[in-house]
Amino acid sequence: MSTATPTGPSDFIRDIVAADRASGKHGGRVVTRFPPEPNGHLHIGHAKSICLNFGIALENPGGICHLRFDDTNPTTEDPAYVRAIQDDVRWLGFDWQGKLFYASDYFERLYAFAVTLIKKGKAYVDSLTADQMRDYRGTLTEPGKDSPYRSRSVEDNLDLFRRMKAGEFPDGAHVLRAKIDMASPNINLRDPVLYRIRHAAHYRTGTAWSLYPSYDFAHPLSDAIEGITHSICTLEFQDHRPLYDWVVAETEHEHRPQQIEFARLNLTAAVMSKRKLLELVDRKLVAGWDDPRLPTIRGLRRRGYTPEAIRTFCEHIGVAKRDAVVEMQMLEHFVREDLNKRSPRVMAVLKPLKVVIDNYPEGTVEDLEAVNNPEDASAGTRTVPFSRVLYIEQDDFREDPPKQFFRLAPGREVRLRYAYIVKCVGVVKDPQTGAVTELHCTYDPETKSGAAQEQRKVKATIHWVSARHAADAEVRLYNPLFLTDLSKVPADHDWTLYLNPQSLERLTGCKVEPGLRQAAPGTRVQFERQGYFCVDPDSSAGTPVFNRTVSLKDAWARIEKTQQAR
RNA sequence: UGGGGGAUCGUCUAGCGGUAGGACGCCAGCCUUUGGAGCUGGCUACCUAGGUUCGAUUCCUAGUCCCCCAGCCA
Repeated sequence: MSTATPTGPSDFIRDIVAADRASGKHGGRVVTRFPPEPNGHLHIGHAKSICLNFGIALENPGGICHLRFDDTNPTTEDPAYVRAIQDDVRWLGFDWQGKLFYASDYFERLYAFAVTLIKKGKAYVDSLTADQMRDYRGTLTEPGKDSPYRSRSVEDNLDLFRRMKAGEFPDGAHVLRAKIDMASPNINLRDPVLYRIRHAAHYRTGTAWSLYPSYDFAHPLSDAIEGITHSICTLEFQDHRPLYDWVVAETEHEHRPQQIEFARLNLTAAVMSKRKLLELVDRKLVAGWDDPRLPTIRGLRRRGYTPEAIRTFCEHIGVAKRDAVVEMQMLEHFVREDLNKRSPRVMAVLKPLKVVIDNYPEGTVEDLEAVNNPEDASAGTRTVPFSRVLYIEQDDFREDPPKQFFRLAPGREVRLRYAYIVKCVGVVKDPQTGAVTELHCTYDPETKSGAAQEQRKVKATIHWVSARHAADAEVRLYNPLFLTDLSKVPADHDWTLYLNPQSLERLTGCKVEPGLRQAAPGTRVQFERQGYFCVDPDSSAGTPVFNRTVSLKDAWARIEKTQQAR
């Protein structure tokens, strides 16, 4: 008897956690944290971190992951982001089990730790201007030099720091610095700023404080206070680790969290920079943070992505330390995989072409049985009305069909899904433009779908909608937001110039099965042969709006492409 | 030219001294009342040069290339 050993995700961080648990480090506890700053919305890159931190907590008995808002910069943060972030984390399927924290809750204790450092002679008030401080810091290759204020007495430092807190000085007049080593080859150790004066109202603490701790001070201490065992962050903080450890050690915390860094997620054809995302939204270059073209959690959600698909994706991209750019196809693959299993199929015509079945009796309507999901028998069946006048997809007809085009053409036959085999017997064109405006077909009554005697094979089956019964709909197709990989755009170029004017294609006058007329926002369906779609909140009574989450794989498109390449 | 990281199929990622595995992608075929899904087969990789070793992607040495750091952002 072989019991299947459930092999969850594995990576170097989980290896470290497992080893620590085995050795009894941290008393065998596993406490992680996801520490967003509430100055923007979460995106797919954060999802990677969320899946990692909450995932590790879930995988280890007694493990827990805290949600902590790293809110130490009052000028950029907003409570609306706090709410949205919680909502997004929950939507992704994770639970912080009541362990919701704010760095701002620790301001009082952080201040006390700073005083301790001053008393130990490990921190001092500096009164250099920002420019001067930069000069004193040295360069990458040259050591910095001590600030003239570095040798202030403990008493003076204590007094000045107290008065900074009391709001006696304007912004920028003084800062509190760690006294480490101005000649350190690691620039982060050249007396980093611990506190800066900011006469700004904080969204949670109001005007109680006129000085705020920096990340380098607040973060390690927040971790230590909360008993975090594994503080997982991205690569750019590697250089800060010695400082992180210094802060925890010098404030004499018995508990020492361990910082571990991994490579952040990069995705082809996706803007992941918080700054750029904000700018796109602020300048109204997109519809908002939940614009379906954005890789934000809210954008993906509105687009129709499922949390399961995002989590599966995060599991499959792995966790490592090398810089990497994951192809968007990978994300798309996992949504398709998930949606294929769960989406009800439905017929929808995006670009309608009228078809009259000449030999079908006028006024007759047949209710045909259609399978809701061939991947899931329990999804059952539904009924779709068939009548003499239909709409089919313009792309499913070619007057002059190229090689390997199996769909409708003059004299050719196709099956109408769940209905009959029809033959194209006439083409009506606009006398002015020559465009095909209507098709005439005949149907073979012997070929009704599912009929026992029905054996005939045709090369293609196409979808359709009965003209009389169809509901009108708007369909939004999405293409890459940018024409080029933004990482290749020079910093001095206006990156917004590379926006793809075709990133959103709005199709109106689309025809969908009548059953979709009142579909609720958030409803996900597969439009047969086309893709997965999700009902948008913009839908109005009677006319739903659909977002294309992702197209189905299109073998014909590929054939056509290689044909054209020849 | 300082410090910190990193280099394995086209793209992610495993491998921890016994000669490279998985996923995405791509190609071919089967199947199919979605040119979907599914199934089968195939494709391509250890940055370079030395060394240690019976044997190196794994260890050593020397290079090369890439990323991050000079915010009172995080």
